[in-house]
Amino acid sequence: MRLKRESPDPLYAQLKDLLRTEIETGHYRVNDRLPSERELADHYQVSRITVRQALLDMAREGTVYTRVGKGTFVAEPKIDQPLRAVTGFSQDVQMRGSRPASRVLEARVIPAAPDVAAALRIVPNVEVVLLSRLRLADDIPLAIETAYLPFSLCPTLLSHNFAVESLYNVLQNDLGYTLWQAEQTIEAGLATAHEIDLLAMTPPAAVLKMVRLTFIKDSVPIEYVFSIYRGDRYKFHSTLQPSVTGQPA
Amino acid sequence: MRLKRESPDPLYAQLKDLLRTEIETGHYRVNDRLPSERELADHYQVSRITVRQALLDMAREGTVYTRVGKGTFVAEPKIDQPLRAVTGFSQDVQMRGSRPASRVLEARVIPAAPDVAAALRIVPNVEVVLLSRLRLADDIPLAIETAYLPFSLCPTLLSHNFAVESLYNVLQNDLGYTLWQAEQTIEAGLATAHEIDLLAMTPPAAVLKMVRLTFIKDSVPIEYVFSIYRGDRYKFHSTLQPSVTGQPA
DNA sequence: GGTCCTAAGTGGTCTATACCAGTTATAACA
DNA sequence: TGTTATAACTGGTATAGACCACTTAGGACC
Repeated sequence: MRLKRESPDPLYAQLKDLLRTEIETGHYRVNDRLPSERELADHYQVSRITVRQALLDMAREGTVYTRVGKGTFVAEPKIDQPLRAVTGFSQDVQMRGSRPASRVLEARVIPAAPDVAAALRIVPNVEVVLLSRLRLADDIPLAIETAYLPFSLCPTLLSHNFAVESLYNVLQNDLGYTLWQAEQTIEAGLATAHEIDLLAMTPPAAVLKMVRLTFIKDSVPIEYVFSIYRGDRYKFHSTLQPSVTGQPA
Repeated sequence: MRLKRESPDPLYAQLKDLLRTEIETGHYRVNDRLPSERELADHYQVSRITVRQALLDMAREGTVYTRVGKGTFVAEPKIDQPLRAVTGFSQDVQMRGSRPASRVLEARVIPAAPDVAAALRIVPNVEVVLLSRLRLADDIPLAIETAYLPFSLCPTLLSHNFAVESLYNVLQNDLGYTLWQAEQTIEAGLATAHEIDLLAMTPPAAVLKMVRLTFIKDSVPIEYVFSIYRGDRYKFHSTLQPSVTGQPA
């Protein structure tokens, strides 16, 4: 297995993919020690800095952990993507071993309300795409998601069937956008009667309310989404790092 | 202003502190462009890699953002520490511009229940320190925090007054522990009658429930804490990165 | 067999340098 | 004056090498 020097992907990224695949396919198991940086550099004919960059990224992602004088080890798998990476609902649910499904509640072009316009940095009443879905895991309602996207950035969006397609996939693969970053808040609240009905809950019921603003390159907002998750069936996981990166808190 | 070569702190960490201070004291404002990497390397008499490491860390922390061909810019301040860094309650509240306070509900040594023992990786019924506090912001109850810590790791802990002292400060500064990492889950739930009473809420009421396991070096768990936050007064903020670090998602 | 010391190995930090793709300013030309 | 090409600048990637502190294995000595 070699790294492709002519590939547009940086060598360190290729090495990450390689090592990640080896871990995922069971060649290394949790707490197994990986070859040393110098061994990997030798084996893949790259410099040690290139190996370090790959391993540092993987350590930051939680895939491996490093110990001075001992080596680099495979970390326990962690399911914390909802709080660290721009991922969609389907990916989250699959990662938890469930089968995702969706039902479109509403999909149309509307004039942007002032709060939506402000978030998306457009003029009020400019057209936005409204996409509202009920999200299910193993056929059980889990979340309601209401997304607003600037019509000018994705005029063909509603030609897709979002009962079966992933919004993020379409934005990235069909429309060629690169999702760059997102801002997100999470809070708790009581479910409205409408939400209780849709999510098949018993009142009174608590829900996690999430608001996310997703950006493409150059900090252009492309999606403003409100999500309501059942409090009894959904929780967020995260790994916290030291307060000062590179040094323990 | 120079970097101290004899300091035990790495040069890149010192440079981060320096630049962060300059940003915080208003020398640079949001969206101001920082000097180029080559200029900073010249000015501080370090190699460019050292500058890059400082800036990369700061970009990852959200303090700055970089644009190929244009430079490095000061980012909008973000309050997302609760989800990315091991920080305590007081720090969070202060960061939001409020005055934190605490009231100790319970502080004693007890035998560890099985779930607590399992989390802290100790034998059931071994002694743990129980520290339960009502947390307030601007004199308004905001959260209930119940922490369990292995007695063997901090036998003198309860000699401190946690109505005024920060647990994390004591662990780090008095007992010399380095908080390394934490695992955390967040979910929504309905408040119990006891919680409603303590937090002065009106039933029915939704709360954010957080469970955190904090580690010191070598993945040794030192704190297992259950927190209940008022849903109407507390929300978590986070910045999400691309799914694949170093490349947009 | 136990203890201590040294050498070899580990990750972490740093210098010096080079090349690439993207951006911007400047110079040349119509 | 407007357009185009080029040079200088930007961050991103990579090589080669060196030194540091920590860890571990092996050898010498008791």
